Amino acid sequence: MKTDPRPQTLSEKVRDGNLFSEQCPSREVLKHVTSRWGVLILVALRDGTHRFSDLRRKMGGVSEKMLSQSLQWLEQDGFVNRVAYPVVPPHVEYSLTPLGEQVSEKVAALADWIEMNLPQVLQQREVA
Amino acid sequence: MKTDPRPQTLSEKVRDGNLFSEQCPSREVLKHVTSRWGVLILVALRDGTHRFSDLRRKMGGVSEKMLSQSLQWLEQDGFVNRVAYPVVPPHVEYSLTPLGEQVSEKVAALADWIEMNLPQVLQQREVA
DNA sequence: CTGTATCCGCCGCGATACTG
DNA sequence: CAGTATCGCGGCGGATACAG
Repeated sequence: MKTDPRPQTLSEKVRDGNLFSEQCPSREVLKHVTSRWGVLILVALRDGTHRFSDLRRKMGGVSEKMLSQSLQWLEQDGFVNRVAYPVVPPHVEYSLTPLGEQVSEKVAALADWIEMNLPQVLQQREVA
Repeated sequence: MKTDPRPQTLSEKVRDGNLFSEQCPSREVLKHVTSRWGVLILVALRDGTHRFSDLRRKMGGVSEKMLSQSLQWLEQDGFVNRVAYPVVPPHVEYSLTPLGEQVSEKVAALADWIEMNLPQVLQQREVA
């Protein structure tokens, strides 16, 4: 008989997230990453550092408030790096962290697929 | 000199979507696919056909209304197949279409990444 | 069992004004 | 330029009731 069935510590049990569990914090991360503007931010930052107003101009229809809030979410999750230069007028640069580059890769793959396959989807809608 | 520079028809220009364009319909598709329950539906259906109540039980915290609505969005976009058997009690089965399997692959890749890397993210939050 | 219909509270989000 | 603070509305989404 086996003696050490590896009691599986608590830290091992909760090591990974489970999106199907209602209280799992991974739900919140998903929310930030897949949020309306979060997706576009992560994709936009893939080709390098951007300033606040650059992002705002690039992304159609985002308000200052929501852009700021979305950036803060992604920053707190460790996906986005914020660097403020203490000059006048203010100058702030946003970029992807190593962790952020990983998620953005997945997000961009999804975004690209949608852009590429939009015709098929629109065609499906007409049929339906 | 070349004679036929391929005038590039309108249909070619707008063939693909552009998520950074405010009015582009790809925004709506993205919204459906990355919606709170849309993500979980697409991931859940990857391991085969599910009934309505199966999905509801599997996904923590979704109301009937929102599950039904999310399924209809994905159905109209051609990602999900709905088959109703005219029996009592009613029996309805949901599954992925070929198109749906493609998006779900991208979505699942993102979802998996988040679940796998949740510890790093939570650690980043503490530092911040 | 698998939905639809209706009501309604809450807050996400935009608009505006103001600050460093 | 890069935000924060505040207000107010619309609509998302939950709860409930009801239908096939």
